[in-house]
Parts: sequence; structure tokens; C-alpha cells
Amino acid sequence: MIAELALINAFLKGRKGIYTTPLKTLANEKYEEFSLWSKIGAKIGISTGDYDEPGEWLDKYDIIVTTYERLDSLFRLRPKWLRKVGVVVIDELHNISDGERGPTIELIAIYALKLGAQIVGLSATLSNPEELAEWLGCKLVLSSWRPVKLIEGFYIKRRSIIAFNDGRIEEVLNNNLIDHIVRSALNQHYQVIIFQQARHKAESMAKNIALKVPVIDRNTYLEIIDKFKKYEALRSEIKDLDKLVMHGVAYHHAGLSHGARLAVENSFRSGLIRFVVATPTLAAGINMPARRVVIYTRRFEGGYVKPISIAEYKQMAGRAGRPQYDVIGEAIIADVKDEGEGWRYINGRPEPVKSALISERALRIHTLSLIASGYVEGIDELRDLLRKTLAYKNLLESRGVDITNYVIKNILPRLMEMDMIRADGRYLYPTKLGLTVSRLYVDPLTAIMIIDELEGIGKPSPLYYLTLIAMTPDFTRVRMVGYKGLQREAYSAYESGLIPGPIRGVSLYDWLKAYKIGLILNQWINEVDEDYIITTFKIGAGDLNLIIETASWLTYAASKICESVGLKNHANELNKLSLRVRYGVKEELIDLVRIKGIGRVRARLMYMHGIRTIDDILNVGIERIAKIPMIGEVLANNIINEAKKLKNK
DNA sequence: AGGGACCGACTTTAGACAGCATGTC
DNA sequence: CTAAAGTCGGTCCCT
Repeated sequence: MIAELALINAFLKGRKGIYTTPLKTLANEKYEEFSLWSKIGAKIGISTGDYDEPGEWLDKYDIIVTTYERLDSLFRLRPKWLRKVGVVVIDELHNISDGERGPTIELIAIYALKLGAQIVGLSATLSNPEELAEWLGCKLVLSSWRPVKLIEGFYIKRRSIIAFNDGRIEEVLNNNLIDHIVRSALNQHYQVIIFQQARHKAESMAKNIALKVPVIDRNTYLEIIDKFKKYEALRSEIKDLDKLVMHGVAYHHAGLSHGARLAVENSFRSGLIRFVVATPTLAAGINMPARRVVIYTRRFEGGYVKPISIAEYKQMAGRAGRPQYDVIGEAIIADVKDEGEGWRYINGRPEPVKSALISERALRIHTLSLIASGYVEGIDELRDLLRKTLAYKNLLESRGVDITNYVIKNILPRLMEMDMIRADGRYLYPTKLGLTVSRLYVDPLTAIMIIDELEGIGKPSPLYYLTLIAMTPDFTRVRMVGYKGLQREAYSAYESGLIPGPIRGVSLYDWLKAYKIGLILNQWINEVDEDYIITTFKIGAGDLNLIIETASWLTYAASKICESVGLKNHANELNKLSLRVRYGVKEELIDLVRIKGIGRVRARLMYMHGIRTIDDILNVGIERIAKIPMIGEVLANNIINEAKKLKNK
């Protein structure tokens, strides 16, 4: 409400407002919510990687909803309308301590301050808001109001009870927590979300629960299956989840396709599904509360098992209680080692957030962007700006270290070696490469790895390019399993020149991972069926999507990077490859797939029926197109119209 | 010979943003 | 640094 007041206040004064969130789904949600304000004439816009409207275009909107990275990218492009921005709202501000994405938030805040905009930071899990408010020059507003009362408790196995913080004790029958939770939920007719910390645990627990729950009625079951079909979950996913939803149970994690996730969320919200076992995907953002939430707290990380943070726990506990239906919500911790730990989760404050703008990677990326976008034109200016960061403040206070020295002595020279930045006395300016890299939103190191590897080699195969981009730091964060057995195969591929060797700084495992990603993408661009790919490579549909998305972005970026340093042949090859990755097609279908309404499957069918170019479509006549399987008259008509449009361009 | 219980070695472990130009099957 | 589940292949025993 406070954020909305600030946005509307700015609008009434003729200023623009920006609302920035960590997730695309959250951005969509806010965009829809804010659309209400069109009643008073405010024009609402959205800008994420999914819907782009290039920088200058957004001028027509009064309130713009973005993701953090998108806003950072907009600030770098410096469209003229930025002058008109009166307020920047940063949602889920605690993310500032996230190692990957926190630095982006920090930079957004700095840019906004530089614009003189009012900043509104929002967070429900922040123990040091005073510190952040002071840094941002904001006034702190605290509120503990919550639409539904939250009661927290934990399971004490030794005594076979759940102890709640309102003093209530709940007996656990047979000392079997999940059995008890399921039984009470069935008796009292409420829904439960269980948070596990590993995908396989979420899946196996969902299967166990399904065994304890009677089959639901057939119509409800069919309704759920319909949703999976409507949202376009893959056949293999429906097959896996079928036996669970039959009992009103499902699992939910990022390995599922977007469609399968939507189907689970939607079925739960409409009460068709009673139990969902999820990983922390459901903790942030998605509006899917339940009367009861059960939380497992142990996660394997960095070589051993450790408990999740209080902040993470609070984030998940916050899912308990549905505003329209419940008077209270209950969060139950399932696996504390003793009572002390239980109370620490319940009564403890979330860990104070600290700046993450201290890693070499983050500083490299953002130092380049500051100079490339012209916010900083000299060393002294750079130093002044860095002194405004939270990182500067945190490091000076905790260790007496001045981070600006590190940037100027280590990061800056490295960027100059990469020939992305040049200095003229104390004046700093970007090279063409530096400018390109910053605009493409890639890590400078990614660009250097690509250039170094491709310089001086001829025309490698798609697999070579794909393995290369999969090795870059912008890609290695993608999860991948089952690559250890590929060592021998990878070496022989390397020896026959099919793939690049491990580039300096890339570990053996990252190289093998890259090879497996290369193999997967190579299948994808050769039109192998999605279901077949995920089964043979043992990855989730969601994982495949992430790989495709990332590869499509990075092949495009690689193409532009090659172009900027005169590697023209590679630029052309990579450009073609990026289209092939985006659509999952062989080269001969690139022309057809440009048409709205035609993807990889229909394009192949048309090709087999002798329609191979846009000209063919315009020449053969509607009957022949409508006769092709999966294409009817309506679609054929649309296809012809779209082809005409493309032809006239 | 075939089936199944059992055992030990080995593998794996959360999430999700970004370019560009417009929809997919 | 505080683990646990699944997979795979082999062995042993019974029918």
C-alpha cells in the first residue's frame, strides 16, 4: 500500500514511477494489480525479458513494472524519460544480500539516488532495516500487521508433540509427523504445503502421501488433468503426476515445466489438490497460501548438510494462512535438532543483510556498466560513486577496508587488459567491445572466453559453439546432473576437434557439464522431441527450458560480441545458431519458423509437404496448407496473412 | 534357470534473471 | 564442518 501510494503520488505530480521485483511472475502480478489505476488515467507498463519494449518506448507509460535486471539494463541504456522518474520501488529488498542478484539491486538503488528519485524499499524479512534506510536516505516505516494471524511451532520427536508459540501442544499420533499432518488435514478439510529442500525428497514424499490418501472423485481428477493439458505440461510429466493427483497430491519444483507448475498452482488454489510437497520455488512470490505449512530445514550445500537461514524459514512460514478463508495460519518445522533450535527459528530475527557487491564477478560486471553507460567518466568519479554503495559502507565498518582501492587497483586494470575500457589520463571510456558487452548484459569474462576461443579457428560445428557458451560463467550456474560418466566420451570429442577443451579457469566438472549441455542443445536444434530429450538425459522439463533460454540469449550475445571484434564468420554462424536454439529447428526451417503460429513441429510438417519458404506459402494457396496435419483452415488463413506481413517488411 | 531379497559402491543434492523482437503446439 | 535417498550391479538363496 505504501508503495502504491508513492507511485500514485508521483503520478499526480506528473512524475513516472517504477516498481521492480525479483521475479517475472511477480512483475506480471503487480502489473495486473496496478492496471486498476488506469481509472484515474495512469498508463501502466511492464518490461521484463519476456515482453520487451525497447528503452525509449516505455516513455508512454506512467508506472512501469520491471524485474531487477531489466531495470538495471534500462538504466544502462539511459532512455531520455529517466529524467521524469519520481519514484523507484524496490520489492523484496532483502535480496540485496544475494550473491548473484543482490549487486544488481544495489546498483539500481545507486542509479535511482543519482536521478534524485524517491526510493521505497519493501521487505517482510529484514532485521536491519535501520541500516538500509540510512544508506538509502529513506525514512523507516515499520509494521507488524498481517492479514491472517501466523502461529509457528515445531515437532518434538522425542515427546511426539508439536509445540506452538501460542502455548498450544498438539499430540502427534504414532509419532509419525506426516501421517498426523495428513490425517488432521483430511479430517478438518484444509490444504497443506510441505517444503522440502531437495527435489527428489519432494517427489518421494508426495508419493508417500498419495498412498495415505483416498482417491478423489473422478470429475475432480479429470478437472485437474484438464488443467495440465490446458497449461501444456509435457506428456511425461502428466504421466508421472497422474497417480498423485488422483489422490489430490502433487509435487512442485523448478524441474517441472512452466505449464506443469501452473497446473499444480492453479489446482491447489481452486481446492482440487489438497497436498503439495514443494521445494523453495513456492516460497517466494507465488500467491499460493495454505492453512498449514510444514517446513524441513536441512539442505545439502557446499559439501555438507546445514540448516537453512532464519530468513529463508520466515519466507516459507509466511505462506501459511489464506487471507480470504483462514483466521490463522500455522507453520510447523519438521526437523529441528532440539527445542532451542525450534525457538531460534520462531523467535529469532532474520540474519542482517549485507552487501554482496564484493565478489570479483559482480564488481567486474558493474564497474564496466558504470563506465560503458557513461555514468562515470573518470577515476575520481568512479571512486565517488563507489563510496555511495552499501558494499563500501559494510566493508569499511566491518574490516576497515576501502573497496574503491580494490576496484581501482584490480578490477579496472583487468577490464583494460580485456580491452573493454581505455584510459586517457584520468578520463575513462569504453571500447566498442566494452559497450557491446555491457548492453548485452553478459559477464565480461564470458565475452573474453568466447573471443579467445574462436579467434584463429575456422568454422566449427554447432556442438562446438554450444559447448563453448555452456562453459562461460553466465551459463555454469545452470544445474546439470549425470555428466560424470561422460569423461571418456568428452575427451575423445575434444581430441577429434568436436568440442573446445577446458578453457583456463574452467574446472573439469564444469567442462563435462558444458559438454552435456552441448549434447542436449545439439539434440534440440536437430528437432529431437522434448519428451525424448528429458527422458534420455534425465533432466526435468523445466531444466531443459532454462538451458534453451540461457543458450538462446548467450548465442545471440556471442554473435554480437564476435561482430564487435571483427570475427565476422563466427558472428554469422552464431546468429543462425541463436535462431535455431530459440526455435529448436534445423537450419532449413529458420525461414518458416519466423511466422507467427508456426513452431518447430508445424514448420517440419510444412517442409515435408513441400512448403519450404515464405514465398511457397504465398504461392501454393490455402487448401494445400489447410490439408497439412495439425493445421486447419483458420490457422492456414492466419499463416498466409502473417507471411504477407513478413513479406512486406 | 529364474526370481527376489540383500548389500555395497556410487551419485546426487533450491531457485531463476538477462538480448531482441514477437507468440507455441 | 551436521545426511539421506536413489540407482546400479552383484551375490546368495530358494523354488
